[in-house]
Amino acid sequence: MPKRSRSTVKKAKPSRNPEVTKANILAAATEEFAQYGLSGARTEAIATRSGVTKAMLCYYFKNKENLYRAVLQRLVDEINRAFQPIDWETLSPEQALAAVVRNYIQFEASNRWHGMLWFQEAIQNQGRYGANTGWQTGFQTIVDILERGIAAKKFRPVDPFLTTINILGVCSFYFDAHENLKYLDSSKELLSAEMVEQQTEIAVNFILAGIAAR
Amino acid sequence: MPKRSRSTVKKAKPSRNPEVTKANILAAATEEFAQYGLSGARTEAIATRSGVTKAMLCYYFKNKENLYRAVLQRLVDEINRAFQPIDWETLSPEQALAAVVRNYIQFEASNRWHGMLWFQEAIQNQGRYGANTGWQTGFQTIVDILERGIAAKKFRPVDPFLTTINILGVCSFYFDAHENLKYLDSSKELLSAEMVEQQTEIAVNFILAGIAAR
DNA sequence: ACCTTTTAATTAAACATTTGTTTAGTTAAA
DNA sequence: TTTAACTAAACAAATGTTTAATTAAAAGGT
Repeated sequence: MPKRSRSTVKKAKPSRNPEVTKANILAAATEEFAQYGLSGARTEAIATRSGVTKAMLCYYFKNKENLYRAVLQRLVDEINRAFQPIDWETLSPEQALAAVVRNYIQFEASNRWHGMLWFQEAIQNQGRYGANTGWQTGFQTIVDILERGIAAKKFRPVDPFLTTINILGVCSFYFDAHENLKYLDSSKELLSAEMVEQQTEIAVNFILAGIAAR
Repeated sequence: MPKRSRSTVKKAKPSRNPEVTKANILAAATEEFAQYGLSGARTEAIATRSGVTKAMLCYYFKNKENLYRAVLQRLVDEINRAFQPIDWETLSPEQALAAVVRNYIQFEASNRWHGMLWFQEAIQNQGRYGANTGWQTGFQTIVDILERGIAAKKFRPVDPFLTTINILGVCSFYFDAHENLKYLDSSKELLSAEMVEQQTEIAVNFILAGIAAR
C-alpha cells in the first residue's frame, strides 16, 4: 500500500479551545478533501493532520459528509470575500480585465486547495454538495467585462462565454496542475513568489493580446 | 452515504475471452481511477462497471495498485501514439502551433479521462506511479515551436516555458473542468461535437493572437 | 482565596461496515 | 478430460461512527 503525503498543517497540541480546534480540523480537512475528494478522504488522516482524535470530528461536525459541507461552505465565503474590493466600472475594459486576472491569480496562489477542491467535488460528486458556487462569482464578472470591451471595440468580437472559460483556464491551470507541471523543469519552484509574479505578468499579457482588437 | 455516479462503460456479459475481459476491466478502471484516484477508487465499483467479479481484477492484474499501473501505462502509450502524425518542421510556426493545439484538443475531447487521471495521480501520489510521462511529449513539442517562432520574429519574445503552460491550460481546462463549467450555462452541452468544434477555433485564435508579434 | 461541583473538551477503545484480497469451487471451451 | 475463465463466499485489514471514561477549565458557594 502506498504511503500518503505529509501535511503542511502544523499539528497543534490540544488547545481545549473549541474555535481553535474546529479551525484546525477544517484546515486539515480542506487539504485532505482537496487531495482525495469526499469518498477518498480518510477521517483518520484528517484527525492526524489536525492533531486530534477521530472522535473529535464527529463531536464538532457530526460526520464526514457534514465536515465536507462545512469545508465547502467556508471556501465559498472566502472567494466571495476575495472578489469584493475592485470597483470594475471606473476602469477601462483592459484595466478591469487585467485587474480581475491579477486578483484571481493572487487568490489561486494563496488558496492552493481551492481549485483542487471544486475539481474533486465536480468529478466525484457532480457538484451535489455545493452546486459549484465557487466559480460563479468570478465567471460573471469576466463575462461582463468582455461584453463591455467588445461593445467599445476594444476587444475582438469573441464569444464571451467560451473566452471566459479560456481566461479562467490560463489563471487556474498553472496552480491546479502544478503538481504535474513541476516534473517538466525541476529547477523551477513554481509556487515561489518570484515565479508567481512572473506567471502573473505573462498571463495578463497573453490574455489581453489574445482578445485585443487590432 | 452519497451514491456514486453511474458508469458510461457498457456492462458486457462474461465473454470468456481474456483479452476482451482485460480490456473491459481496464476501461472501467480508467474511469474509476480518473474520478477517485488510486486510494479513492473502489475495486467493487470497477468490477461492477466492467461486469465481472472483484476476483477477476486480482486474477488478471494481481491487485489494485498493479491495475492502476496498467491503466497509466496504457494512457502513456495512447498519448504517445496520438502525437506521432504531424510533421512539424515543414509547417510555419503559426501553422505548427495551430496544428498541435487542434491535435491536443482533439485528444482531450476523445479521451475524457486522460487529464483527470494525471491530475489525480499528481495530487494524490505526487507522480510516484508514472513520473507524469503523460505531459512531457506534448510539452516539449510546443516549447520547440515557440522557440522557432520567436527566432523567426513571428511570435513575441515570450517565455517559452510559462507560455507553453498557458497554452496547455487553454487546451485542457475546458475538458478537465467541464464538470464544473456545465453549471454556468446549463443550456450548453459542452462535450457535444459542435461545442468542441467551436471551442477549438476560439482556442486556436486566442492562443495565436496571444503570442503573435505585432 | 480555597474547595467542591458542574460543564465541556478530549481521548481510548469498541463497534459495525466497508473494502482489498484469497480460497475453493463451478462453468464452459478446447 | 483437461485447461482456463469465471464466480461466490470467506477473510483479514481498514475505515466511519459511537460509547464510555478522562481531563481540564469554569462556576459557585463558603
